[in-house]
Amino acid sequence: MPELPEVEVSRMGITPHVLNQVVTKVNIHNGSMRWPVPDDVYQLTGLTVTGVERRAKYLLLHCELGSTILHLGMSGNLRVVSANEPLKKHDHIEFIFANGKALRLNDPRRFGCCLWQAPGSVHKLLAKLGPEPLTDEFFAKQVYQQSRNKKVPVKQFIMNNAIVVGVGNIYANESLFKAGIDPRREAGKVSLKSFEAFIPIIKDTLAAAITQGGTTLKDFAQSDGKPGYFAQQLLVYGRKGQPCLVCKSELQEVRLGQRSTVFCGKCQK
DNA sequence: AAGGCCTCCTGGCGGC
DNA sequence: TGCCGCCAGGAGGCCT
Repeated sequence: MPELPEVEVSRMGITPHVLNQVVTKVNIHNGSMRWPVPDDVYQLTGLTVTGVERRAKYLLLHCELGSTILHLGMSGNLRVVSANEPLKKHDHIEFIFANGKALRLNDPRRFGCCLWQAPGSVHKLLAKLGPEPLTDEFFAKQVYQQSRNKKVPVKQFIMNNAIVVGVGNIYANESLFKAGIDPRREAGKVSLKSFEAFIPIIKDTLAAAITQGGTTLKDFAQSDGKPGYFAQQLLVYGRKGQPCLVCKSELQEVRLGQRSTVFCGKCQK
């Protein structure tokens, strides 16, 4: 799925269509998502969406009586279409608005979720998240301190949502390559100097991906259906066996935490 | 406590 | 064409 840039692109795409709009109907066509979709979500009916927020890879639709939390999982996608347009396969949840538009969550694998958060509370799943990567709350010195004595490979460390949110498999691979850090290296053995190079690279990589509308992989599309363009500039992800774009040596692949990890054994130490 | 592994689910692709 | 195994953007939860 969508990594953070794709979620942010989705947020920007849907906001003008749903912000300050009245929800006239909530349809749960298949509530069997990662967790059962709670009936609380029907409370949105008749209310106005007062804000559309992203926290990590979660999207929150705020209204007076609470917030609807959406997560796109691995294969989720949000589209805004005319409410009379026929449903597509895997359109599981939809919010119909007074302006005649429908916001539809399509998710073939159903690893995504739709949850409810009462006003003034923070949902359990959002309570223990680390800092947003594109803010000043995410900085090298703190990450360095948190990493001391950690034996976990640095790639898994940086993908841990308690350290920083929103760094998924693609951008972890890409950022480690650009920073010249071997993904297998123990997090506790990465120097402060390396983190001082690495963290800004993560920020730049995510920011660039947002600017370009996210990474198009398989079925990802922006909420208007147009593809993102970042995939055209992936340096290592999906390039196992191909030459490193810097030194020409063959890119290697290993599995870390069950996730495909591609890197250059020569450029990344 | 930290780290490793499994799980949810559908679909696309490569190999035979 | 068809069938089979493998792989996929996430991440909570359970086990050791």
